[in-house]
Amino acid sequence: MAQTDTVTRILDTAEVLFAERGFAETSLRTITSKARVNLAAVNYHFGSKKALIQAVFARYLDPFTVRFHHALDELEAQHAGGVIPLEVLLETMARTVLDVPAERHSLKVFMKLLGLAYSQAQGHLRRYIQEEYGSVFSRFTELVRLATPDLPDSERFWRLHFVLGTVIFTLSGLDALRDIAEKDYQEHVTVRDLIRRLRPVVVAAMNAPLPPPPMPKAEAS
Amino acid sequence: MAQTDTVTRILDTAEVLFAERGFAETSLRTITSKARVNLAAVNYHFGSKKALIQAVFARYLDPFTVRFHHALDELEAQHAGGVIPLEVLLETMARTVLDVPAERHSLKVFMKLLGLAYSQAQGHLRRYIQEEYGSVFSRFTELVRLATPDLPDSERFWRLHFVLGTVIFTLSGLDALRDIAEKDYQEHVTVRDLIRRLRPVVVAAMNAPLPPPPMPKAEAS
DNA sequence: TCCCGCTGGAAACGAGTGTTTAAAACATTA
DNA sequence: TAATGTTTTAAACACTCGTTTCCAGCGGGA
Repeated sequence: MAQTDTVTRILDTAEVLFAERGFAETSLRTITSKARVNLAAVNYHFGSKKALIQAVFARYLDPFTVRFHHALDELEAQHAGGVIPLEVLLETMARTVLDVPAERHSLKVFMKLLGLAYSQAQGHLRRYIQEEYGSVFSRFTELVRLATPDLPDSERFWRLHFVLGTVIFTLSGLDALRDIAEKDYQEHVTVRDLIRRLRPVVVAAMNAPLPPPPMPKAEAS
Repeated sequence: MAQTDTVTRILDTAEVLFAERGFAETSLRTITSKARVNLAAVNYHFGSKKALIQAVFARYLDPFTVRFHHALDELEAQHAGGVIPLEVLLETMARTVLDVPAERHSLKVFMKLLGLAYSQAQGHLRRYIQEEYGSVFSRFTELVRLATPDLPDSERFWRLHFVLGTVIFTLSGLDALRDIAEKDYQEHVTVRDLIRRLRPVVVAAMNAPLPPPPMPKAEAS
């Protein structure tokens, strides 16, 4: 009990501080003092700051991957043999992303962390996520491939990252944007509200007409 | 000549290091040693590290804003009195963004910096950019408003940030994505190539059907 | 009772940070 | 040439950082 308490208190404190300020800008002393835990506890329980960062992600991504795999299992069973429509796939992913952090505090923290993982250099984090959780994403993209047979492979690859960028960028920068939106339009925006607005945009983006073929340079390449 | 040389050498070195590793992860000693300049030169010429970061941005954003204002002036003159089509507005913005860093090294650095500015906490940077360059963006959004009269104001606000997220996210993470894309699809992707793919997606996203009205909660709010 | 493997706590370590200082070198003008 | 203002230099300052060390307290097994 005592051990668990210290570990989770570190994780709880670290994840919100990381989300607010970034990894390099958050010192272990800030974390441990705000968590009312000894400074050495981080290195004792996690080994290093890098390992702590990865543990913070694992606490979100591990439940996410098992839930997402289960959800895809059900989907494949329902549409046995046939293709799963794109809207259903996107909807399932959105629901899973929403469900995981709902148990804990906030989706906001999770999204901000994802945004940081992509933008902060932090090479080790990117590698860790890629190696540890790349398989779920591969399974998902394969299902998307079946759902959009008319899209060239490379085009689908890029469009998936386009919409990934939209979602992560918007949801991770939500606080700042919400301030502007509330001031200008007097409406309070929730995360679920944003997802509602995101849905038709994402679908339209995936189904957009193909771009014109690249114009070859006049000179030699 | 000597002063200019030192200042620009610092800026040239700093911008690529910042883009590669982030702001907090790049020390002044790394910058000055790689630029073969004395450590104190940064504080002498710029005053502080924060000021250096802002100067790096100003060197891109200052030319961008004057070019963009000029481009919008021409557009308004051509469509005197009438509305400028959305595609033309987006096209003009894309062209301006492409033109500015073309003179120097790379659009890649500029995009990566923009991505960092949004994701890294670095509150001072966000404020600086907002206060210094917010007016061009306001002018642009007003023109977009005229071009999309059927879109509710708040919906247009969010969609603009959706596509902003797509562009910045994709172009700032280009290197990592390009590695995957080249391995999987054996095609080398240039920035101009990405913009070509981005165009129809962005247009489709802006023109997507409106989302269903928010479902009021069953219970009281 | 002694011993043992864990966990918590205070202090220190060494490295690295941004910034400042004061003197030297340079360039410019009188 | 001499004096002036500007730029460069090396050294130090005052921290903060992640990590390590060493010891006190705790539990249960022999």
